[in-house]
Amino acid sequence: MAGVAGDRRIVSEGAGEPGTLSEVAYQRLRTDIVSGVLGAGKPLRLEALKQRYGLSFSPLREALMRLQSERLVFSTALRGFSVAPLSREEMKDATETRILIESEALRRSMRDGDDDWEAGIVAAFHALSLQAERQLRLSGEVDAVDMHAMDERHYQFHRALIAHCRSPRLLDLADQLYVETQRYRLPCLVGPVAGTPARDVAAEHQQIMDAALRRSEDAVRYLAEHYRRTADIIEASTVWPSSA
Amino acid sequence: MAGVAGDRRIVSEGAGEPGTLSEVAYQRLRTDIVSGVLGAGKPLRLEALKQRYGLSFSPLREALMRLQSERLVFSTALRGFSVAPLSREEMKDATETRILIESEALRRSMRDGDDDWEAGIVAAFHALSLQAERQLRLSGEVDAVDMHAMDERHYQFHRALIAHCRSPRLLDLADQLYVETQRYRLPCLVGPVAGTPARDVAAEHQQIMDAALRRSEDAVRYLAEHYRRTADIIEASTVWPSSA
DNA sequence: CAATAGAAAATTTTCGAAAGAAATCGAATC
DNA sequence: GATTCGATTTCTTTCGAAAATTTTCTATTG
Repeated sequence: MAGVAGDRRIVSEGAGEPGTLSEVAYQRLRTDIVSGVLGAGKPLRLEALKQRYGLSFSPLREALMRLQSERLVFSTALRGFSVAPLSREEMKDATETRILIESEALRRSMRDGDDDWEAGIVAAFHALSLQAERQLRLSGEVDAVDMHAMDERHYQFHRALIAHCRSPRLLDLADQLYVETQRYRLPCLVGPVAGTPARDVAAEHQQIMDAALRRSEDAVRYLAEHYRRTADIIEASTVWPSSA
Repeated sequence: MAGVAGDRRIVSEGAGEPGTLSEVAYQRLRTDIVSGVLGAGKPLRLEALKQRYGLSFSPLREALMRLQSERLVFSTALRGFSVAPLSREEMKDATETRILIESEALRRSMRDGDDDWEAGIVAAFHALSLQAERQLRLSGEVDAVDMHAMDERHYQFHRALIAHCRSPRLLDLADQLYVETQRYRLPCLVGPVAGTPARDVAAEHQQIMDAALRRSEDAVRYLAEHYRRTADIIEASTVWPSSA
């Protein structure tokens, strides 16, 4: 019943979170940056954004400020904002930092994880498998919606692994690094890249899960390998700007 | 020559960085939160801040948004901002996360560090020692200026240790966690706390430095101990809100 | 022809007022 | 006496215009 035409509320009430236009701006900008709609390195002119999202300066600037803290947006003093550029170095740094954070979070989860933690992993793995299978059957015909669903399941699985680490900071950092690396991952999700060794991602996930459930340090190793493998494939199959 | 009366420029030009009022708001708010001038948990009323800093809503909100990403400020949708509360749990989480980040950064620095890296550490250690000695001579008479100088030297030393890690993310995170933990540290810097074992901080620093220079994994251990010891002292000597 | 200064345009940044939402208070009701 | 509803007040949030700054363009000079 919310969001009727002529609704002049700041945001629709039925929706889960938003609450403010600043939040809306943040969400939409982030989505558009991560998905590549707003190209890496491109300047973000306030007037253009105002047009594009139908918002005014204040909420946009607030959102950009936040995105700057999260390394998705770059800005210089009186020269405005731009989409943070992509580069090999940044991707490697993001990947290795993610491995550092998630390894620790996984270790702690394995140390203290209870039945609910285990159940969460199994459930997330199952949902991910179903989605992956569906995708495989429709191979070639993966639209943006499927891709997004897949990515969400993927996120949920990795999140479930570290969910019991009891550190709000590690979880936040993992989320942030997930988003950052997604920028590099998404362009590669369009399909298997020619010239790269066939990869059984499902098997990798299974391996990580099994090791995690038997509380084996192997889980940490497998997880790191999993992320590094992805990073290697991306590095090989991306056309990088200039020589960076 | 900059900053004459009647100057209507956004900021004085001679100064190093500021550039915008948003930046000024960020710096001043951060200082006042870390130093405790703005008490933990207290609501941050926009009107009051406007008064206090002589700025208007926009730059203040932008700064608050940024500080929120850095966990110094808390906010709920349409209910405004407040200073992030202090708690045992948060301090422990910040400390352990800092150890995780700086351990990795120190390892990498030790692996790849060159002559300049070593020289930087020695220089920072020396400057820190001089300041510490001076402080010791004036014992009892440490004013806010001295305390700030000491803290800056301390920061520089720990920064020098990890300076060569080659990861912008690790360095940023270390900086952020340094600021976060400073909130807990500063109230304790007023003087040695009664009932705690006498502590030779200078010796601890020396130990870390020596181990780092001979590229020994001991450095990582000593560093972690150094931080945990500080955290323990703070935990013991702080009056924590309610039971949290 | 390159280089430079100065004016015009484009853009970011800031402000103060207006709009919107939550908290407060008080009267009427059960 | 406690409670709910509604009006009032307080506060946050948003807007659009004004101020400040950078960038672009052009004419001028060496």
